[in-house]
Amino acid sequence: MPDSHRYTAELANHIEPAWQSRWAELGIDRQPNPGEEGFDASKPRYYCLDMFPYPSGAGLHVGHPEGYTATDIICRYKRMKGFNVLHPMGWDAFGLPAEQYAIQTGVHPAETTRTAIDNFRRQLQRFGFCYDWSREFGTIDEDYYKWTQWIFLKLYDSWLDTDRGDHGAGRSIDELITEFESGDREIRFNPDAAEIPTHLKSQSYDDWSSLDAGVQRDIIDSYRLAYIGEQTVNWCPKLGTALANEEVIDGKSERGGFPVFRKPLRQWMLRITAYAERLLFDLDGLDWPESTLTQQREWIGRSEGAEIDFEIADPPMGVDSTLLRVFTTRPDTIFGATYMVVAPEHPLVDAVLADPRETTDAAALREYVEWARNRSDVERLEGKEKTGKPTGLEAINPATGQRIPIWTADYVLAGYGSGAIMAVPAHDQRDFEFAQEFELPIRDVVYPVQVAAMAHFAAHAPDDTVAGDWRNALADLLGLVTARGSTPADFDSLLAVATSRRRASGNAPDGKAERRGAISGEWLDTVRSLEVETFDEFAELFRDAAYYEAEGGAFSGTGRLVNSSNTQVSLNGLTIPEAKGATLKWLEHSGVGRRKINHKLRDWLFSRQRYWGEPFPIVYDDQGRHHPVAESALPITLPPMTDYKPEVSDEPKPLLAKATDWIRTTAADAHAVGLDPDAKVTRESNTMPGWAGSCWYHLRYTDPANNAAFAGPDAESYWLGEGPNREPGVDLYVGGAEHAVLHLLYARFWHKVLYDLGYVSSNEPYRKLYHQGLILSHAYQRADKSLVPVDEVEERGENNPVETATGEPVTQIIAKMSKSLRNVVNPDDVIAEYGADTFRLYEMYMGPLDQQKPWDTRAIGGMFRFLKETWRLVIDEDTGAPRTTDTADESLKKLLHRTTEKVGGDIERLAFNTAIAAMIEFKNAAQAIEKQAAEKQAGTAALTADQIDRLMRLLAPFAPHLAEEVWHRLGLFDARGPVHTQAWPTFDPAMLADDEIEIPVQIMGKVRGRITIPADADTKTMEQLALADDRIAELLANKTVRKVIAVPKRMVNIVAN
RNA sequence: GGGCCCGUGGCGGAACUGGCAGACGCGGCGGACUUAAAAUCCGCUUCCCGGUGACGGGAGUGGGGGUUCGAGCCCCCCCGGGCCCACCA
Repeated sequence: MPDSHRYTAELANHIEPAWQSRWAELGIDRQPNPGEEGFDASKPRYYCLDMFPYPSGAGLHVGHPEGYTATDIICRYKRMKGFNVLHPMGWDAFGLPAEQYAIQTGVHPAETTRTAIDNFRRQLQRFGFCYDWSREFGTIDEDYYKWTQWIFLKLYDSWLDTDRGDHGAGRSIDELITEFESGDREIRFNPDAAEIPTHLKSQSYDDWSSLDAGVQRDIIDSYRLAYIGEQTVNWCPKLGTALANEEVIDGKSERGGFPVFRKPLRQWMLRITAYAERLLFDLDGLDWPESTLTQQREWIGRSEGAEIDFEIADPPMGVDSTLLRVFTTRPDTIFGATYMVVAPEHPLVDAVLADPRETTDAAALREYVEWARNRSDVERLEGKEKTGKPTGLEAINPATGQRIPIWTADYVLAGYGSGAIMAVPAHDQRDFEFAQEFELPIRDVVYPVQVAAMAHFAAHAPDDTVAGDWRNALADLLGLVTARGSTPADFDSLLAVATSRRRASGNAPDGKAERRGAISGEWLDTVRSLEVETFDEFAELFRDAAYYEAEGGAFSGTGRLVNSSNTQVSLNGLTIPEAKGATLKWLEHSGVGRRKINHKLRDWLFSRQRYWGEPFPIVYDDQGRHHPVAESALPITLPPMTDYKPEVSDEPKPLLAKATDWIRTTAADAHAVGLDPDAKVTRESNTMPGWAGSCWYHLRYTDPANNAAFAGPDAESYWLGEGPNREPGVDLYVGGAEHAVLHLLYARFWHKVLYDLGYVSSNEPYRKLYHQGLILSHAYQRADKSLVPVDEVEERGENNPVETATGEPVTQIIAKMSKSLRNVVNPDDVIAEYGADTFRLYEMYMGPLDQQKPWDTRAIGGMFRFLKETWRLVIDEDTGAPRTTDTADESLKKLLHRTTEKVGGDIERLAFNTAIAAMIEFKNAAQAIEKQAAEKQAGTAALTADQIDRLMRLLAPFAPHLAEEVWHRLGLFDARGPVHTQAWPTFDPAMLADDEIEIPVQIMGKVRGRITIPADADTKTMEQLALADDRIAELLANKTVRKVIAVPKRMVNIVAN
């Protein structure tokens, strides 16, 4: 114990670890499960989850404790409010960085990861976070990844039955086979399987038992949620692995920023696209940040349209089909399709290269296709100029009957739709640019009617009025009407508004405005010729017209169809929505096309060619067919290896393939299902991606030691299910916004599959989500925008930072913390200097939790002072004894009730900064009272023992150690136990309001005086009091009071002139 | 190019539903203590004008307009910044 009883860093660093061990001894953070000793079923549940960290060798960053302190405060508060609180922590420990570190150092990643975990745990525990450490686990623990593998087997053994529920439901593969056998289900390949060629999907088979076993197997595999697909993936040679779409940012790997190339590969895929609609529509019920919901919606990228089959005029040999299938959201423009484009990866391109037409420049085509296929994504993103080559093939436009050329171009993506489009250059900007580049024909089929209307107006307008004036007038009008929030019922009233407005402002010397009003009859005729009925429609037309005039190019606005008729259908004169309907009807009737919903979301590439991940519970027989491993044989552990270096190569070589003894085994040894025990098998040598472990950790926390299941049903349903006083899903999930699509989408997918299969009791894993903002740092920038490390800058005078070496002035900016800028803050250093309580308080006080904010080393002192002064208020610094008074100050009494209400309310809405501000205000008020008292009698305390008791309970979630120490010194720890197990203080609503309040009196909206009124004064009383005020009466002396607005408890406003 | 979010003192921010703009903290200035500095304590601190002064007047939440008795908050246009997506037919 330090000699003095002052609150110093030394004292904080003494009491904090001491209380941490005491709490651990008492087990106050242990939350029992239902059925366990000490579980109280009468309490409501609160499951509060932090995104678990990836334990890097660098240790904790200041960003980690931000979210963790926030959840710690909420959990302590909820616990004091009488909840059963589940607040766990663990480690997301498989992944690339550990492996790359292993490559550099030669130390096994398990070893470095365990060291990093120990360091992370020590750092987190030093903050005093109230995690239930008895539930801790890492994704690398064998008894954890055993269940990750188990879930993979469930995905492997499941399919999505699209007939169940609104958007399908997962079921077991056995049930599918039963339905095929019994004839209850049409026997065919999965029509939604992206990896199955179109011609196979259109077939159907009569009798299951008579089918060849290989065909049966292929059909079944096409339904599995985990399947092997050969498709174009993101190949990163530097990392030696393929990556998921979500892991590629701007054409570079998310980890490391290395270039990524597209490459066809045979890999494990998860059929997340089957759940696209569920993942989209279920977002509606979630309490998530709007930006994250939007990102997920956009990533899923639903679009409604049609698929249309174009006949290939003279198909090359060896094509699967003589039809070229396209997806379009604009089937109404089919008469405008003047050419077609297929992706360079499209099978038709290979077919034509093998069997070129007379018109094909095969050499040029081959060269282009190879160039396009091997182009890295970065290169692709750089130049968006259109490139392409004709295939020499032609297709027949089913609407016009015309032969149109088929091109290949890389602006058409292989992975979306069918990798082929009908190009309508008149109404799609990309097609327009391509058509211009290669001089392809453009055929207008949608006529923008407003262009005609404007031309009409220009023709009929008075000589000195041009269409531009008309447009300006309308622009004003749009603003006016929209601002009013009302929409004129018809255009006569619209016009009336316009006319009166023009007249009212018609003081222009040349009388021009007057004339504008006078042409209103013309407007009306023009507007009527547009045949629109609502104001919104009108506004849209106007904006489209303005765009069309300004931009040129393809017209994608509102209009009516022209040039669109054949012997079977005529779209002429129809609006776009009408034309879409008519086209679809005709397409479906003639069998050339049908309605189709497409998603941007692709299936999830699940194989990584790396070492440090979960092995797949899969083996291959000598035919190369995959077989699952028995559940009883899990976990499949990683073989020991010493060399983790990937070969930098264009061909993927899984690292585990080097472990030949492990790879080559027998069915019996591997516990493969359904194979002869002596059969030679090869283990899957890929590993799962880092995301696998984080997809279900929220489930494992509910029952982490369970050996019989990933979680026991009672524990799982209590913590995640719906109940009398609980809603389904994790009650609060806090973590970084960088996971908006990746982890959060994957975890939702797994959770939904497990829900469908009856293993979990909530449809969604995380009901409420919150993102903490990034903690940034200050940095300096030279005039040329280059950055200067902070230690190479000095302040010369006020707000005048200069670069030490050159003396050149630099500007202070806000940037991410980085080693190169030498502005990284190490949490251990801050704790040594101020203690954990100050650190916690500072990070919570910086600003709103979800906002990014710069770290300001100087400002930490403010929070340290707050704690120090609070301490001094209640503890005698000479003796260390509590300082109390017997008589409570009236105003402080009230303020404490108000503070109690404010702090509780602010915690509920995660506004910790204002909660702390309220406590500082209370401290300031108490200090002022103490000073007053000291003038009469030295050494007088401000607070009663009861008030300190309450104050410490308020402070406990924020500064748990200081609160406990004061609590202890008051003798309350011995009498009632730790402050953290006490009830949250209550407040008396009667104490919140004053009897009398001071309110402002305004004249014409400006504050001119103040009056004191009874708090419950009605508007009449307030008005009388206001008018009776001397100063107000004086100011109103020569004025007539027109109106008085009095708002109870707020203000009085007098309208007078 | 598209979407989402945000612009408030020297700085971080507060103002929860349209009702006293700038709570609280940092920094700064002045003072006390000290040989001195640090630490600590006290006072002031949006800007401009007037007054020795308690005070009075004016402007003010990126800019312009609108709605309202009243706008940081609602509506329209513009400017600036951030994040995400990006040839998805």
